Amino acid sequence: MNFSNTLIYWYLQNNRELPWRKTKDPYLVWLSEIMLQQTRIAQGLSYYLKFSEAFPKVENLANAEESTVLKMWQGLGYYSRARNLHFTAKYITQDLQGVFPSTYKELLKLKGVGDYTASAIASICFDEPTAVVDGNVYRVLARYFGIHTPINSTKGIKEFKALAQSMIDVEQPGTFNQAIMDFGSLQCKPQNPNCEECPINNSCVANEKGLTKILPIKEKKIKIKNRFFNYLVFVTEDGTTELEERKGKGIWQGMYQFPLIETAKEVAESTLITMEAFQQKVPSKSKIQLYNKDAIVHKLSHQHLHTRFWIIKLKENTKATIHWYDIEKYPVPVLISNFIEDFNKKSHNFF
DNA sequence: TAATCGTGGCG
DNA sequence: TCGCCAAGATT
Repeated sequence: MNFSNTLIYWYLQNNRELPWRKTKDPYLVWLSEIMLQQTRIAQGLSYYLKFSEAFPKVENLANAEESTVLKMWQGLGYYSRARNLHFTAKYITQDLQGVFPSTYKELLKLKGVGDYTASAIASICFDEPTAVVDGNVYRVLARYFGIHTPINSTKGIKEFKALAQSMIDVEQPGTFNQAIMDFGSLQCKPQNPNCEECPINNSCVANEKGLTKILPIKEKKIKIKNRFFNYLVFVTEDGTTELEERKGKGIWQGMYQFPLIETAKEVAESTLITMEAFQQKVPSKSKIQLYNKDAIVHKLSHQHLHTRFWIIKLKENTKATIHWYDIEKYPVPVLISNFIEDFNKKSHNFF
């Protein structure tokens, strides 16, 4: 049996039962694919269930507020996915009369839909033989064929896409695509692949030559930037505080946070209070207290955020804009939501 | 084109 | 503890 048929046979016996596999509704398949970009199924599953229940049709999603969508997306990361998801839902509802594009070429035009996602939807929902190439596919193909081309190079991206396309089962492209991904995820895993019981181990180059540990090859290591965040957490006697929305480019667009002063390195209180940005944001005679002496290091894929929270007690009869009991309505990054949870337990120390 | 965009699990 | 990696896309 050849490569493709073997994978499909393996898949029929070993596939995972997942809610988005019970439908060919392109809206639900699209929703699942966007959520699972660079995201493990275990992490994305509960979000899919929540979204598909709240928004069973694309028009339901289109009619929601963007902040609502971001709030529901909170904790899943890569928040531009949520904004693009909402934008595209509105576009399909308003400009395409609610009819989902049905070809790879048309799907690719949607915001947030790239080569992988267009191929997945086209093959799964419309039986178009377009091969998906995700992290699993790179690994399976690199090992099976013994390919050393870096998977994140321009050459590698083209090479692996063409190879996957040449292997696809044109009669059941959706099944093939999901088969090779599940196979990569469960059998041909990054670490400790189960080569002993693999149905294609006798024709796998990496298995034959002992290359499973080095394939696939990925070049370039990312540089991590260190940043130093000082969040100003205002507290008042009437239980209000301040939040601001992150705008412009960079991390966490559209998410909310406490007023922020970023510094080049960790600063002492004496330095912080002399800064112009501080004096601009904080009324004079406010009491300031450092919440965490040791900076919380929040790690993103390209940045380490060394974060300290400063509790700013405003003087009597002053008011901030947001009540603490409303704060949970705002979409916030995990760093902020973790702080809020911790602060709620200890806040009595600061009043 | 290479850099950037989150969060969490694993060995 | 730390680097790797996960159903990638965008600019």
